[in-house]
Amino acid sequence: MIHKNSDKKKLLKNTNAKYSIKDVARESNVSVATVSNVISEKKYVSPELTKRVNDVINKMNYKPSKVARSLKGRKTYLIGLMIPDIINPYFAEIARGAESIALEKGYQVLLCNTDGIVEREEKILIAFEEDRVDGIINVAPRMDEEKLLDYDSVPMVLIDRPLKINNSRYGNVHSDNNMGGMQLAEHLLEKGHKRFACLMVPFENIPSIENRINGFEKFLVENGILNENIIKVEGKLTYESGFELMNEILSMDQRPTAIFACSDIMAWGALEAVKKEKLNIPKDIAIAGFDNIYFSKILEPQLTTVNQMKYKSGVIAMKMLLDFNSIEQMGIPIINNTIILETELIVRETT
Amino acid sequence: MIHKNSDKKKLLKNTNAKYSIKDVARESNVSVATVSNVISEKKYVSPELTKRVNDVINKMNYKPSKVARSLKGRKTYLIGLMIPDIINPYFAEIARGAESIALEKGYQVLLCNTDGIVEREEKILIAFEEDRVDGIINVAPRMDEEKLLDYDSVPMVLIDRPLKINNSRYGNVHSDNNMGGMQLAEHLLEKGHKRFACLMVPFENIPSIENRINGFEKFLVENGILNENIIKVEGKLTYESGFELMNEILSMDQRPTAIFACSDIMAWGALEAVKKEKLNIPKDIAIAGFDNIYFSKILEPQLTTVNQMKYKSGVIAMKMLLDFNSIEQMGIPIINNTIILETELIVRETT
DNA sequence: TAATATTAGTTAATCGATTAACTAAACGAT
DNA sequence: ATCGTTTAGTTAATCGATTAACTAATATTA
Repeated sequence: MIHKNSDKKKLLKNTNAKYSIKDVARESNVSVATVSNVISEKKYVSPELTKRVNDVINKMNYKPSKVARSLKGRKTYLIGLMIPDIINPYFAEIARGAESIALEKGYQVLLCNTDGIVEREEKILIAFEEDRVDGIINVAPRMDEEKLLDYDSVPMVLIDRPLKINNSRYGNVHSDNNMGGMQLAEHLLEKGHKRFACLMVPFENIPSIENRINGFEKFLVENGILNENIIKVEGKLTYESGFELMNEILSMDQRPTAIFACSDIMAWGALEAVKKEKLNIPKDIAIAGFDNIYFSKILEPQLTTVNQMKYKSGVIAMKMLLDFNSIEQMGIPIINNTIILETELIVRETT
Repeated sequence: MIHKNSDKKKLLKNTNAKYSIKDVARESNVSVATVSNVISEKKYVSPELTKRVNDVINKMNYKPSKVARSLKGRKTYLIGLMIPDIINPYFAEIARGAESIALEKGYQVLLCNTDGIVEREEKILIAFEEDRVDGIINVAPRMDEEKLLDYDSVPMVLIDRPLKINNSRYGNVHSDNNMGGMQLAEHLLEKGHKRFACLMVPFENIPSIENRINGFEKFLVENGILNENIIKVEGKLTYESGFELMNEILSMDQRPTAIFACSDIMAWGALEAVKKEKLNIPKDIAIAGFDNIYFSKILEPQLTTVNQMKYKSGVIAMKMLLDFNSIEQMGIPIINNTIILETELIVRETT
């Protein structure tokens, strides 16, 4: 079982030499400029030379260095994608939407997970600057708005971070969270509920969640629900936290009958807590989530939730960076570099 | 709603000029070598000059170009990660495991999704060569083994792709799929089942799945189950396919009572099909999956499955590339650059 | 004091492409 | 035959770092 050192070297070292354009030029008896022209096809090179050069390229298995190209061309064809956690399917869908456009346009994606840790976000943004990425897609950053606005040396599009002070320096893509909250409130009112609870998180730099809660609450209040009948409990955006917060609520005297968990994953934790108590869903307690992640239609009972266009927001963000004009052709209203995507109420079994 | 052209320019252009080491040198009246030495701290520079240079760096917001560094240093600190689909939580966990080590060692990850399309895999590997990535982690590639072995100019670690012809040129990390299949077979036999079905996919270049099915089948046969009582149906590794294949099975005359779906996601589709028929799980039909992805403990009824160490396999693969020796310290047996991770049977409610 | 060693910085080559500027040959017009 | 164009290629500068080789000033030693 002992690892042999020779194996290590074999594994970690390139087995094939990497050739440069000079090697190809020498081997085919032309100048480097000619090799470059053969590859780029920007200038005419006679068929004989073209063939000779291409043969050498194939024989040597020469691959032009993107590093050198980037240096000379001052363009890396790299987009930095900063995201809280790719395991969360909500973010994963955004990432794939973004990547699909990158692929189409010949760009590659540098992926960094932040876990919502501000110090890591700062390091990543600096690293992206050093990488000379051509653009950054910054998903739900948690750093202060003021600090965020400092990193303006690279084109950046924010997803899920509506700014307090609208600033068109960055692109902005997010759902109409306020509307989503209202849609849910309306639905639960129609179902006859009178007492509500929000499973939420501290708003600290998460305006997307702040807005959905505000929309929810405002709609209820405007429709005659007293504030004392809208309980709010704070935890984290996790399954476990949803479970705990729900237990807290279940132990209350005047128990609410309708629960708005501000993410699907939290909602599942809440569902689990309710099931443990052998209560009926939705008769005893109705639960709704937010996001409509892929698994919310699989879970039993299927979760009522508010859909966010996840994949599409990734697509739009990447298009803002790489192909701004095509966004107009999608027929999406865009003001001040900001795009607000519609939410949709998805009524299923839990309400 | 009309997008103004000026906005576009503002969004897509860097607002700040990017400075080079020459600019810093000029501005602080020293040579570029001195600036480089101040930054790298490899050579002594007097405190006065150090301060002068650092002040200029901060004032200019100078960030050294990693592109230029990579060119000169012939090292990019980039690892290419090729993965079928990051939305699949199974792969997402692998990716995070890999990224955690990359972060620790000062590397970044280039993410590419293949959707299991061979042509895309080939393009990505070529792109990675041009990128001059320092290593590649290749998760469950679908290209032919022979072709795969051609891309040997960059250190590569395969995850979930046990090779037919063992080749220590690449690192190899995968679960003991055969054992996982056997564990599940043993469990289902103990539960008294006599007729079985496998929801699977064509084995074409997916040896990880081939092995788990083989282990499952072999154990059953060795314990007296006739081959005619092990039905196999083929589809895709999706929820929808699991649903359809299960419907097929439900309509059979001599219906099997125990189902092995070769991934958790397929198993959920199967569960849904069984629920639709108002059959009892696990009394009428038992279902088991494979992978133990995060959501399999959330789904109701909770899925019996075989755990794979997803995060850890990402960690190990990245360590093989960046810090081979540390793997020994983890106490993991490694033969021929191959690491086989143990599986674990997770018995829950569906069996 | 003269010879030598050390220190603290600079100069210039280099990594591997792209491309403007140049050259030599072939061609055409007068 | 002479001059101007066009064509097809080459030469050399450049991108922005790193670093070996060098230099000038200072310190050490005999």
